[in-house]
Order: sequence, then C-alpha cells, then structure tokens
Amino acid sequence: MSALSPAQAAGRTGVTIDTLRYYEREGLIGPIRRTAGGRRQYTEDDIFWIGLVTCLRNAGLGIADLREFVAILRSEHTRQDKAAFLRERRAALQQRVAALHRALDVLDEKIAYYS
Amino acid sequence: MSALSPAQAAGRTGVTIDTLRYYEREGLIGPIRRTAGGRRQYTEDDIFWIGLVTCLRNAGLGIADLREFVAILRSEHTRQDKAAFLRERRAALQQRVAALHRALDVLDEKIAYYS
DNA sequence: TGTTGACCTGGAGCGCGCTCCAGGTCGCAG
DNA sequence: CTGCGACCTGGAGCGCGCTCCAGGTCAACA
Repeated sequence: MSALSPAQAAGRTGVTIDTLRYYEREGLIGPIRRTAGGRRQYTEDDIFWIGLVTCLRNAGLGIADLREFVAILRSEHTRQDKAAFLRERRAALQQRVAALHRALDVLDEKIAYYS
Repeated sequence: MSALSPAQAAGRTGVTIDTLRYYEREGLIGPIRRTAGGRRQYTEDDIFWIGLVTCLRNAGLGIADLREFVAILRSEHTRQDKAAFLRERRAALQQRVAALHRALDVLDEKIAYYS
C-alpha cells in the first residue's frame, strides 16, 4: 500500500507541507494516518481529496466554506440535503464567473479603444 | 456641475467612504477634487472610474494590479503598449475563469453523485 | 453665533490564509 | 550507536485589503 511522506504529498499536490498541516488542522483534509512515531502517511485518497480542496480554493472558496463543505459531505445528511448544498455553492461560483465576465468585457472595451 | 459628497459617492458605487479614501491613497482613483475647506467632491467621471475599479476588484485583481493598471493607462506609453498590457491582464482573468470552470465541474460531479 | 453632523487626517486594528520559527523527535545510512 | 535530515508541535509573524478610531475641521441651519 503506497503511503506518501509529507514531502511527497506536497510534491504531488503542489501545496506546501505547512499548508497541508494547516488544512488538516482546519479540518479541510484528513485526519491523516500516522506511523507509530507520529509521522503522517498520505494515501492516494488523501491526495485526491487534497486536489479537490485546492481546486475549490483556486476558485475562490474560503477556508470556512471548505470546512462546511467537508463537514456536510461527511455528515449523515440525506443525499438530497447534500445535493442542495452543493447546488447552492455551485450558484455562488457562477456568480463569480459572471463577475469575471463583466471584468473581461470592461477589459475588451479598453483594448478596443487602444487598438 | 454635479459634485457628489463622499457619502453620495459611496451610495452610488456601493463602496464605503473608508474604502474610497483607501483607494485614493493607493492611487487607484483620483486624486479627487476638493472644496476650499478640503472636502472631497466626486465627479461623474470619478464615479465611473470607481465602478471600473470595483469591477476589476470583484474579478479578483489585487490592489497592486489595479495600481499598475491605472499607472499604465495614465502614462505616456504607446497605444500598443497599453493594449498589450490589457491583453495580458485579460489572459490572466481567463485563467481564473478556467479555474472556476474546473471547480464547477468538480461540483457537478458531486451533485450528480448525490442526485 | 452656536450646534450639529458630515467630513478630515494619521495611524492602529482586524480577519484571512498562509508561512516561518524554535525546540524537540524519528528513523535510516554508515 | 551516531549522525543527520525529514518530520513533529505550538505559536508567532506577515501581507493583503480593508475597517475603525481619536481628535480635529468645516458648513448648513436655527
């Protein structure tokens, strides 16, 4: 069973070791399995989940958002509740996409002006 | 000539008075014209520019980005240079759009799973 | 002219999301 | 067994983007 060291996990995910520990403290990932001596051992599942979290972070979700995200997906809520929550988050992201497109339009207008 | 008080400017733009002053200090807007007594008087042009800045802020550009943006547009650079700079910024925003779409895809997958 | 409230300035404070540090532990290589 | 580097913890520090505050000024109105 492949177990990755913190350094390897960091390499695979593009996230620093400190940030990985921070995410774990904040409940965004893990808890990560430990060796007898207390060193973290990341599994492929952990790596996958970290990728998911960073994807959502890159999209602008905050730490608190992600914590709620993780908490709900892991909870005993019904599938319907989970889906509803996800759809709500999805709508929030689409708002951000809309804001981005407004900014692109502004830029395009300026570009046209200077071209 | 319509001159707006700080409170009116804030109301029109949806930005607080403190933030307006902050943006001015940082060189993102203005300098705003003053009365003999030192009070700010915002013009319609100022309001328009503030809208542009907040649009770009909402899209995720940082204060330093905006400062550079303003500096270049106001500079004596050639039209070509300005257009090139704007296109570069545009590309960066599109990267953000792409990141957002990746997150939307992730969410859609989860939604499908729970539906 | 006096009161009142919006405004002024400089600077401190704050929440977020890391990032770094000190002082100690683990575990492999020699 | 020793050395050494990767890892551990708790906590401090930092850059960003505001936000708030104290102490003072301006201007409209009674």
